[in-house]
Amino acid sequence: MKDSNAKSLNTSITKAFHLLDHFNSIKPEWGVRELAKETGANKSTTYRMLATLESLGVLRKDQTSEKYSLGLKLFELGNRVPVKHAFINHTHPVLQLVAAEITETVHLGILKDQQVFMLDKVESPKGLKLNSVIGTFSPAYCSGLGKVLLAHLDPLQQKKTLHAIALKANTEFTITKKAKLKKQLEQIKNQAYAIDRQELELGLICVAVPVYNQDDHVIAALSAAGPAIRFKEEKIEEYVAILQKGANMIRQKIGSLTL
Amino acid sequence: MKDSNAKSLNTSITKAFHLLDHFNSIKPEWGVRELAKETGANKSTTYRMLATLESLGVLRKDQTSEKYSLGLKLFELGNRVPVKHAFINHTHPVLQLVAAEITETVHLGILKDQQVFMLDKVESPKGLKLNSVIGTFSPAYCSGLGKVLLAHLDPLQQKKTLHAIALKANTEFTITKKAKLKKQLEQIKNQAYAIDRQELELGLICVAVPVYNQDDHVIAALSAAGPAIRFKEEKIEEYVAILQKGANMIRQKIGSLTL
DNA sequence: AATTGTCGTTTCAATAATTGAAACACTGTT
DNA sequence: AACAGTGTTTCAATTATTGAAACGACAATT
Repeated sequence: MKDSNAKSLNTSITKAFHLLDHFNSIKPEWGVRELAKETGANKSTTYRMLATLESLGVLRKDQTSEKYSLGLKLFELGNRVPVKHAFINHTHPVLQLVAAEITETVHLGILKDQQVFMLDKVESPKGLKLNSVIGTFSPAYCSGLGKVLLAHLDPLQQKKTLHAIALKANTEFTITKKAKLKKQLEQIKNQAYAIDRQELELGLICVAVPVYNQDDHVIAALSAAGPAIRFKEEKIEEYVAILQKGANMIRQKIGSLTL
Repeated sequence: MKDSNAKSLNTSITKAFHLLDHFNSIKPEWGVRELAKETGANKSTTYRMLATLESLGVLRKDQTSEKYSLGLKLFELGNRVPVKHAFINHTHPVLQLVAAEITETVHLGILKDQQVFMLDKVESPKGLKLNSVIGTFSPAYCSGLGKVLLAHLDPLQQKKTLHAIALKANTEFTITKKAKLKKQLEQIKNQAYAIDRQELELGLICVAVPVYNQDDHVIAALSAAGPAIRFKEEKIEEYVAILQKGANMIRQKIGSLTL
């Protein structure tokens, strides 16, 4: 049973984090009036909340422009989140090894609210970079990471998830039929890896494998992604092997951790 | 009788972040009653705030233990803090190079509220690790990073800072006389590097250099730290050269950025 | 020089949310 | 069966939040 019966949540705290959500890479700086306009909140309220958050170091205010941006307190708290110490700090060296061996960008992600949450990334040593950002969400049905994670959900949750998501076509290659997706997820579970051939972005190919813990639960997924031009079909088998080696190293390091 | 000088700050938001501050590496998990007891707040209030923060993903609640810990929302927001994209993402590869060359643990820090704030760290490939944690504060007067940063403050701010801090002896080598510290800071500014010989922790030695931006302002400091046993006196000159090379690489990458 | 348009900030009475002691429900222990 | 420890909910008293409007400060325009 979900909390359909709304508990008595603190409105100020909810509003404050709603404000913080608007500070992103697209618009990292906000003034009082523009943020109030964007959120639909009253400008007095917005002003006082921003002032409060600034006094806590959660926001910082530029001296000259008088605009706010996210502050060091959030960096501090973000680094204290257990997943950082318990997981990412251990997996990052593995990602580096895999990235060095495949010479493509490597990602580590988990499934969260029916989307892929990007936990870590090591960029390709080569020129072409991807615009993925750690700590962001992306759709699950059209990425290698997402399809691997969906494929290894237990049947009930997978059914729920597939029912809940909408398959929007990002490119001409995106899977938009649920029957087709479900069939492919079965195949992915059997072959133990997923391929995304330009389903999310044209020209972007990605291979992903599941990451198991020592209780044999899939707790994350590991992928290598690169431009279609140099991501040759005949190399995929080799990439999968390297990724699986990496996933095994992670498994050894993390024990029976769950996320 | 509140702070008559202070602006009217939102109490709920302030309380919420005060709660979050108690989730640290020493005690990452809290139940309702114990946290209420620790903070002195009412347990009903604490319960409702924790429930609110959980609903936002700021906290997560363990299913079995019913205890709260910091959640993915903070990881997400922490990764959006501008210093991450504008600075750390560029400096991290440099830290890796320096760490590989010196084969000791490398730190990047800034001065914040008269303390050193740890922005990034790359661990030594060797066995002995340090217990420093990214996103935490440490005293400035007894570390290499701190002394370099203090040394390059403009005279007025340096005077203010020296006046404000208390020189507590962490070891027998800690500088506890302000006159002596001030004299050493002058020397550090002249020689362009600082050495911490077991001033913060017995057996720990560290060398630090300033990081300039292209406007020739010191915006951070870079250090290498390791156990006294292998941190030979005759190698320090070599370490300083490697660190300065790293600092210069950072300077080239970041332009006229200020923090 | 006056005007208009921004911006952040403050005021103050009306309103709505927070508060906390006590009671409740639940679990495991004595 | 009684106890001690959780988390959770209740409800009237209290307090903080709210937002339209006014304010002051600055910049560009008339």
